[in-house]
Amino acid sequence: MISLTEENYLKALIYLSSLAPGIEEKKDVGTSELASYLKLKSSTVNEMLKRLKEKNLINHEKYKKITLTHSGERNGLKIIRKHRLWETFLFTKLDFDWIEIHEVAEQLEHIKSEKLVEKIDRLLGYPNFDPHGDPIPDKHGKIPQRITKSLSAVNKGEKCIVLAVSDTSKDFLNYLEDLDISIKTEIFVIDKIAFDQSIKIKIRQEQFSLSRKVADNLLVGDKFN
Amino acid sequence: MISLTEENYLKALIYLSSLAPGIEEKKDVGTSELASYLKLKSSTVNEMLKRLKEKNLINHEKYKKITLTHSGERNGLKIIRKHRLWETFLFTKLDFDWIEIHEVAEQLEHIKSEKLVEKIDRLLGYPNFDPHGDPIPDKHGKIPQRITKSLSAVNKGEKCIVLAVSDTSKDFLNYLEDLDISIKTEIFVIDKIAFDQSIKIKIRQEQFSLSRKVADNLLVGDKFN
DNA sequence: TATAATAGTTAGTATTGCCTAACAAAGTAA
DNA sequence: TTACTTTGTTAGGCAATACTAACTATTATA
Repeated sequence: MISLTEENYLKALIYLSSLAPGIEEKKDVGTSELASYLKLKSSTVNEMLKRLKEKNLINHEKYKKITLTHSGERNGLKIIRKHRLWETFLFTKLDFDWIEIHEVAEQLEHIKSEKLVEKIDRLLGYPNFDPHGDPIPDKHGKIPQRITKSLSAVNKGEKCIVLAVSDTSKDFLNYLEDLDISIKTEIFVIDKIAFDQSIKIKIRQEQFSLSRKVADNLLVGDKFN
Repeated sequence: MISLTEENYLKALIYLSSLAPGIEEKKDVGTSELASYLKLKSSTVNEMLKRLKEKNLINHEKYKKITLTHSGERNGLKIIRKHRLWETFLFTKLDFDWIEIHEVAEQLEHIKSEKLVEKIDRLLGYPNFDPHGDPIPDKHGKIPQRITKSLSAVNKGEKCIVLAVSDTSKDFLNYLEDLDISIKTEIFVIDKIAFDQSIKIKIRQEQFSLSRKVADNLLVGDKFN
């Protein structure tokens, strides 16, 4: 059994080694780095590292860097999955604010029940991204690719489907609602105006134009999932 | 701050002093009784009692019985409220089985977020009873009276409102759904048939009859809270 | 390369929450 | 009322998780 505290260490290790902003490929993590991220003393972390190694969740040799074992990675991703699913639940089902969801999800992520996670996942319609746009690992630990193609990058005469937004502000989301644009909406690009980089589109037989800023913040793909 | 363990002690004290089956009025609780209920040793409980007294959650004099202070009672009821709301959520929103809900709610009840509790309460439509029929304390700690009057007890020519059911089987609930009877449904009793003790009723201008068994399991009142 | 700065480790301490063993108080029954 | 039983308390330990202080290894820099 992995304790709540241990779970947080694993989560932190995954974050620092591969999820933190600006990380391209996996990097090894040191004791102090982990300690400062968790706001703990190195000595405390050091002791925990022994326990995690004991449990086969990490690889660690004296004075060397820390890496996760396969089991450690799998278990850490489970917590991240739960965290992001709960955030999505709080945001979409309970109308929590964007800012409040993290703290509560931080608690909910430790609830132990496979069934609960799957039920929540289903209730939410198996989302690929949480309200922050972070990818939600599936039950096998597979992480969906972050969507990077924005509507601005779609060529004239092509169609695409809205997959996510990069701006999650209420203002933007409300504006999209007014336009009746949401996840899965199909957009056809009629024209791209060079002058102000605005874009002329067709949605469900209706035509209108979007500013460059709006187009930038709409993340799209060829098909849904 | 009350720890998870302390919360469980408070919950146990409320249970043993007033909620356990067969308790008419509040009764004081002893160390061993509490220990055996929590499956702990008396010495362990004894130590915890000191901490709870320190925190002003219980009254306890050496070798005497334990009683909850106002604060202890309020805090304990909060946990019970959360537990029962989560059970209701799991059962009605996530389709968990009657048997599975307790264990998961046992974990969820310790999540600290006033807002979360209120949101869940609202999502559920402010229920008065959980799927087991146990009353859910409101946010001020007020416990709804268990409803004891069944439709069978309503006189000919009187009307009443459905407040709860005493049978929570899928079969029964599905049957009620077919009849379009649910919480808050107004029922007018047209006639009571002595022969088979069935009952003739009117709901929203429609007339039909219910068997004695069904009427027994419909708990009613004059008005909805 | 010598030394200073940074990173990592060890030892000793505290708190929470649990245990066993030994003992003291209260309740019960001969 | 004495003796037995049940109940409650104290003392001493242990594991998990955190701390400070002191020490050692590694890395970076003058």
